[in-house]
Amino acid sequence: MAPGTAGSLHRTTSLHAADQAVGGVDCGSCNVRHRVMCSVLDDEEIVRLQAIVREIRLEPDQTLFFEGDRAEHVFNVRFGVLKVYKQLTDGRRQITGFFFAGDLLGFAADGGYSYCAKAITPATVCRIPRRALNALFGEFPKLEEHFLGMAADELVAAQDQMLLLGRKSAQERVASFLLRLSLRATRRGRQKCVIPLPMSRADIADYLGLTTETVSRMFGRLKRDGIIRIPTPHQVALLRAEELSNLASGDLDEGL
Amino acid sequence: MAPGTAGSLHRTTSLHAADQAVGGVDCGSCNVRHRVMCSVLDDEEIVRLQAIVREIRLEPDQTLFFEGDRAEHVFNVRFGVLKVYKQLTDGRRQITGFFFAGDLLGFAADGGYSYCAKAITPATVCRIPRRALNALFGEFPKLEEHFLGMAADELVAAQDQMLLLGRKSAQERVASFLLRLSLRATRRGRQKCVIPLPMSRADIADYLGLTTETVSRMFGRLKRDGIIRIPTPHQVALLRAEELSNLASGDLDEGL
DNA sequence: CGATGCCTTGACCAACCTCAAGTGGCGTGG
DNA sequence: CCACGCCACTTGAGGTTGGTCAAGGCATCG
Repeated sequence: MAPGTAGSLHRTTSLHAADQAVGGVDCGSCNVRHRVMCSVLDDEEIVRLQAIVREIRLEPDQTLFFEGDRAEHVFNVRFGVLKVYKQLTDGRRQITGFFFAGDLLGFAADGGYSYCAKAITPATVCRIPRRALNALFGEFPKLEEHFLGMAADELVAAQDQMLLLGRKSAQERVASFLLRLSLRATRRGRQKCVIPLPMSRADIADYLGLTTETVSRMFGRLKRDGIIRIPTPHQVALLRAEELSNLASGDLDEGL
Repeated sequence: MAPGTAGSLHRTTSLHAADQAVGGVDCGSCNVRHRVMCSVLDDEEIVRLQAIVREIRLEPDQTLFFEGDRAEHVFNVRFGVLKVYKQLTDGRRQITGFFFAGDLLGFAADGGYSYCAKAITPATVCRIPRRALNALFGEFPKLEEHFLGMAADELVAAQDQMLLLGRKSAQERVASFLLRLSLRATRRGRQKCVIPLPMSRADIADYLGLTTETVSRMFGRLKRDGIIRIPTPHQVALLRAEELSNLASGDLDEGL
């Protein structure tokens, strides 16, 4: 039996950040203004969006919403990192994604959120009511189109992750993980090959379907072989990305 | 290292069913008319859809499209069963989904299909050009809304599968698989508890991240314990669904 | 009637998990 | 300033699940 990191199963707290809007926002000056769904709207249109958006601040480990909550909002990450996970009744946990600044979060079928979302670092997110958003879809079709595209992207990522979880070895999983993170970091403007690892080893393990010990061992092996450097537990430098790419066993088309 | 069933890596044939339209269709009399996206359109509207749709027939093992193909169409399954999979360069394979009558197939980001789709049984699918479909979205907003909903549903399913692949034991995977199939079968009108297994053991293994031997052993164990009956290798009767549900370790909310 | 392909079963093995101990950074308090 | 505790991470020893390899049943097909 593959175990997840045990944890509290149900809501351990009534902290329910999704209901604690701090206040309105100024979308025009938003730091992720041009990297998110808002990018398809011009300055006049965005004030319409701004009217329905509220800002939420999260402390590390604070929950944004729980599995099963009525899905009344979607969220756009402005600062910080969140994790999204599902768990089994005995506490085994699977993180299905990490969400960084600019990412959209909270897509759900009508049955409510099918997963739990929690902050890893201090974070700020925009809260957008689904009802109001649906109304905006009618006015700005390109907004809905963009949503569809983002859903498709998430599906592609999910399929990659299924391949990783179903068929890759521990070393391949860790290598793939580091490469993906690096890719995201560079896409987001970072040129250096030192990539931040805001999440804990336990989170990485729960994302890769491994244990913290195995993750740590694989990191150790990569370090020993001179492929990465680990200045601090939350930073990794890719010394030989090519080598890492070989270890990752990329899938057929994308030359990860 | 977790192995996939080895297979031909790249296109072994130029058979490219997506380009071989058989002919037009009569959406009004379609067998899945009221179970698919078309269900949101009335009789007048559906002729607009009908105009852009072509029908494609597939033999077992025939490929509908390959990983990396330009994603110019989406497909609606009318008859039969398809599988969708990704693979690694060394042939390890992960099936990310089985598609039955009424299912929509071929959602993709703009970069082309991220997976390969192949028929398991003789199958018939509707081929819908994305460009023309996008144009229809403008006319029938509810159509696009429906698409968004289906994408969300697929995302939920993908997350369930990640939990299964990352954290469930072999027995739990097989039990969950049988329960899911049973759920789908009953949803689709079948009342009997004998569910058809159109796919091979190798396909099941590649879907569950296991080997054919392990799948076979788990089936054997469930049979030995009187939980299922296996009249033929491609049929399973759930004798004690309650018991099976216990073995499956459902996730927190959905009482699978 | 043999060949082929799929499924099943068994014996063995290794990758990864489990359990346990040890290290190091950081905050607190004396 | 140092002692202490805490927590995350690392490292090691040993066990279990599920993979590997191999053989055997059983149906279909020529």
